[in-house]
Amino acid sequence: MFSIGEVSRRTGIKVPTVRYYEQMGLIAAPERSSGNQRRYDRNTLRRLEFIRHARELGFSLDDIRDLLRMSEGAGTPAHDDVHRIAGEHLRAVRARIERLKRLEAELTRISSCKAGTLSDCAVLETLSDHALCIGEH
Amino acid sequence: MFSIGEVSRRTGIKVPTVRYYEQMGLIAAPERSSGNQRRYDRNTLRRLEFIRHARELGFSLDDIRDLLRMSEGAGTPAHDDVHRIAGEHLRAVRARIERLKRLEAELTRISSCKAGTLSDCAVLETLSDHALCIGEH
DNA sequence: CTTGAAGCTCTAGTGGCTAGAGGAATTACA
DNA sequence: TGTAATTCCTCTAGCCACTAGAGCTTCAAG
Ligand SMILES: [Zn+2]
Ligand SMILES: [Zn+2]
Ligand SMILES: [Zn+2]
Ligand SMILES: [Zn+2]
Repeated sequence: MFSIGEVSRRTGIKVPTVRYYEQMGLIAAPERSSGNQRRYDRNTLRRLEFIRHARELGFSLDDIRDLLRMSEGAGTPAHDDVHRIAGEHLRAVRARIERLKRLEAELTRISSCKAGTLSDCAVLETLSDHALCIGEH
Repeated sequence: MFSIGEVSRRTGIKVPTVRYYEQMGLIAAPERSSGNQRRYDRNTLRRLEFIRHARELGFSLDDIRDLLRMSEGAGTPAHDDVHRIAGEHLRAVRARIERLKRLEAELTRISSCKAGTLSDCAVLETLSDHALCIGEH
């Protein structure tokens, strides 16, 4: 059995975040010591590692809750659902990349301003007027 | 003089957001009608257009506050400061793109799972174990 | 047995809004 | 001028995924 600090060290998830995940229903309320401190088993440790990795890959806590439920083999059409969640997330990630690339192009362009004074600065001029932009965002 | 709804229509910023910007000190508290309703002048309209465009380009409200102060020609070394803010933001955008690209590579890889069952699903296996990943994130 | 680290609960703050309640003002039209 | 529809007001609370801090209790090492 592991204390919450031990769990935190092993998973890399901060102590308050572990408690937050419990509150959010991602992990069950663990057993307690005689003095009311949380004591975790190895299963919960694995579950938290899953959560951490899924978070690193950008999944929302809602998605992770669903993925965990499926990985426990709850429903029958679960494999499709897993891929639906992953696919939607991938599409969202790609959309964010596209948006950020447009921002990057615009910011790169305006940052190349060679003016010495504020009144001719391309940054401020462009911020004042989207018509000076090369594309949408 | 424009009502807050008129301002909202002209700038594309929602009414509660305009009030929020006032609360956050991005625009001054405007004049009021005899019945206590906000009445805006053209300067504020331009200011809000600046804010909107800067938000679309991903600047934080804190950055925008600084940029607005500089565009009014407050301090002397302002042009450098403008470029420092824009440059830092550009670097942050690039870092986010890099991170998202790594996520995308990983998500693309795991989504190509051809298994028919949950127990062999590459999505769940990879989420359980970062060692199955091709890179960092 | 003492001490310091680690744990507990609870509240509040982060950013950038958005939604809703409950009421007052304005505007359009008959 | 009456009235109904629309817009406006303030205030509070919610979103996501944490994070920080106060004030207290328990645990582990020496
Ligand atoms: Zn410049
Ligand atoms: Zn633009
Ligand atoms: Zn699969
Ligand atoms: Zn990984």
